[in-house]
Amino acid sequence: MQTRKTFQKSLTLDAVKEMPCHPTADQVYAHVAKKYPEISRATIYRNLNQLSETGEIRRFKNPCGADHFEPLLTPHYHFVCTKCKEITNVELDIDTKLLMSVCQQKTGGIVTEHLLVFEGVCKNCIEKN
Amino acid sequence: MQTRKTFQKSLTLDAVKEMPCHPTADQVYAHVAKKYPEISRATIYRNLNQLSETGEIRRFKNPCGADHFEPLLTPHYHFVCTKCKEITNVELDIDTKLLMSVCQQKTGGIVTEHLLVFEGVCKNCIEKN
DNA sequence: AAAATAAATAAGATAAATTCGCATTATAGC
DNA sequence: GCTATAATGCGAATTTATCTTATTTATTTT
Repeated sequence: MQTRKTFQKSLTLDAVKEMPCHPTADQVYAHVAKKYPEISRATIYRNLNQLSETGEIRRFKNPCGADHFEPLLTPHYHFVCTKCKEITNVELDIDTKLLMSVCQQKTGGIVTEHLLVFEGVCKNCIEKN
Repeated sequence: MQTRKTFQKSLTLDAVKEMPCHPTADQVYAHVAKKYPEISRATIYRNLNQLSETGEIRRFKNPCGADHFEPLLTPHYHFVCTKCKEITNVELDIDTKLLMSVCQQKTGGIVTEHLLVFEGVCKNCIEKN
């Protein structure tokens, strides 16, 4: 199946690039709908799915809520605050390729992705108490 | 809030221990409901939440679908097949305490949990093609 | 052991996040 | 420009999980 360039898809991609921090699909929708209220939520979802499949954006599968999306950045991991749900990027120097290949050997499968997420309470939320 | 021992809670805990592989809340419900059809889905969900909070069972936040539950085993990680959704345990020797403390230093927060999941195609699904 | 208390339950409503079905529209190749 | 089919819009449907409320039950107090 070939993909086509559409106005709505560009709006979706631009929104992810413009938006400061890890928007959810619904936040992307709200952002785009401000200027183009006639856009459909399903279109945003479909485009976010497609764009992350083609590698134009990155999907963060959030264990603490809805999935988030981000533009392509240098490789990093995420820290999710369980209080305020804020997501922070964390750069870590880990040989995940090695881990993936160990997992592959042990299971006999093909490992294509991995997800490493940290959870806890963020600086802001600690200071509030 | 103190927790109380109830018949339904025991059924929930026993189900997780009996069931072979990483049941979801709904699968636990179905399992228990076979013998006790009058049990409520909400009760199963509540008990699974409580039991994993008190540490009697472990919750696996599945990035590829509903959360799964498992009895307490030796520490391990998970490999999820994106085709058949099957979950395989993988034992890996990683110093995650170190990673968590690095994350803590970089973010200034308190890291209490971490999640490491591998995704791909399992042995069975490869052989089917 | 009976009464007081607070946790837990059943049942269904509700919520959040996302996808589906389908008629219609728009894009890209010829 | 015509044609095939990808993409859209809209609302319904799904999935996963929690909330509400009256009622029941387990523990604590007397």
